[in-house]
Amino acid sequence: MSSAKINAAIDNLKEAGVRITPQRHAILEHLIQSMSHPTADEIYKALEGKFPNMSVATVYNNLRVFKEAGLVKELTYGDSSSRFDCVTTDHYHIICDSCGKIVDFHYPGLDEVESLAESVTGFEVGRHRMEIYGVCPDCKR
Amino acid sequence: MSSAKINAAIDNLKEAGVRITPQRHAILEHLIQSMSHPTADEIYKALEGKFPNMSVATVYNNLRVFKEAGLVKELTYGDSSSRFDCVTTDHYHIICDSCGKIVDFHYPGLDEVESLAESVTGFEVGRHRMEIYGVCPDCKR
DNA sequence: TATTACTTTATAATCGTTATAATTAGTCTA
DNA sequence: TAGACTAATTATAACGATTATAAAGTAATA
Repeated sequence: MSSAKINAAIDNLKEAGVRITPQRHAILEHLIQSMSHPTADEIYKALEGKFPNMSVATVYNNLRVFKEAGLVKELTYGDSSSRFDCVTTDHYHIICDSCGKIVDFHYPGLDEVESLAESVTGFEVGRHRMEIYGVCPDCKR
Repeated sequence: MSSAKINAAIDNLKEAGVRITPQRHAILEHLIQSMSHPTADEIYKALEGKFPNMSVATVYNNLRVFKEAGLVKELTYGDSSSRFDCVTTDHYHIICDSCGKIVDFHYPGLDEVESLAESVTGFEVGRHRMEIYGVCPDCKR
């Protein structure tokens, strides 16, 4: 059940001293339950029914709050707007070039690449990102 | 000499039926010679002296032309504006969290990851991107 | 030379995101 | 519980990157 995830996320926020407002609850719930990776605007539109007066700024503000709490990751791909993804376990994404669908893809972290990069460039490496692109089964028809 | 690279790029464009205007030459030259990965605005500003009347639109238009010709790649990271990178050989990037510097980093392609992704997700995989983040030697002080 | 297609320019429009100020709601303490 | 303080939300405006449009210029072709 995803309600367990939601509760866990909320406890997480409470411990970080973040107030749980109805809007925050709804945004978080939407992020966890929609298995997609919505844009801020998509979240805004999805919650229009429940919160007719909610401002876009609220969505952005709270996505930032969640990001700072480590609950949400912002995905910046080529298209115009960022997408937001609930952090559960570490995973990568595979993205359909045709319809834009984003699917999670689990793979052991590329630690080896990180350590090589560190030694070659002299950087102190913190993290990496990787995405794979292709055509999804639906679009292949 | 990077002039050889420039000539090769120009031949490439000519073959594709793209006219070489002074502006296009300058933009290409700047992209090849500056070892950085400039934004459209940085290119625009860098060429202000030589082309006082050039429009930002020209920069964007031609970056798109170069992209379509396969000469240039657009890099979309978290920050507000895209960066553009001359395609030479395949390489990855390592990015400084502190100053934003982007350094090339060569590593054999992650073919294994691609093929695993393909079998797990059913996608037909075309390509992938990866970036590494950390703190560069200068910023470590 | 006349015609045509392509480029550049200047400018305005668009769109995602952020900043601001006012209002509202929540929390805390006396 | 009242009053004071803090944080969150709202509405709106501002911003900045990018794109669209229309006019003018430039090169290519017949």
